[in-house]
Amino acid sequence: MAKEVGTYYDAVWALVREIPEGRITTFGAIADALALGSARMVGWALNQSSQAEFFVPAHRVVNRKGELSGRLNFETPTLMEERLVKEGVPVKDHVVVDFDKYFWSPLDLLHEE
DNA sequence: CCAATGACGACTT
DNA sequence: GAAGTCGCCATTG
Repeated sequence: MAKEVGTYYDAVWALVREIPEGRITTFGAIADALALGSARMVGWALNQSSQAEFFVPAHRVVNRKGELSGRLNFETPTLMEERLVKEGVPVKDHVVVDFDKYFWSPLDLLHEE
């Protein structure tokens, strides 16, 4: 059961959890904000997010193109897209519409201070 | 221990 | 501007 996960995963989960509803961010933005590892590590962390004790809105994290790259990794391949649409983020062909418009940067948290 | 892969991204041709 | 190549860092074979 090894709940003891790396601090890196925990940081990613915490950050993703801070993503406002109806907003999305990218792997690169998270990796850049954490200044750790790389975009691939973020994806890996989200993949392990299923073992997180709290809910991680991983569906709000997409790649640089706005594609729902990890939709196949969810419980169901359509869960990610349905959740985004449900929260007000239009998705077309597994790609977020107006991606740049709904994009939310984790650095924005620091900006609020 | 070496090789391949992965929810990616930026650079080069 | 599209396609190809390399880099990132960790997990798995």
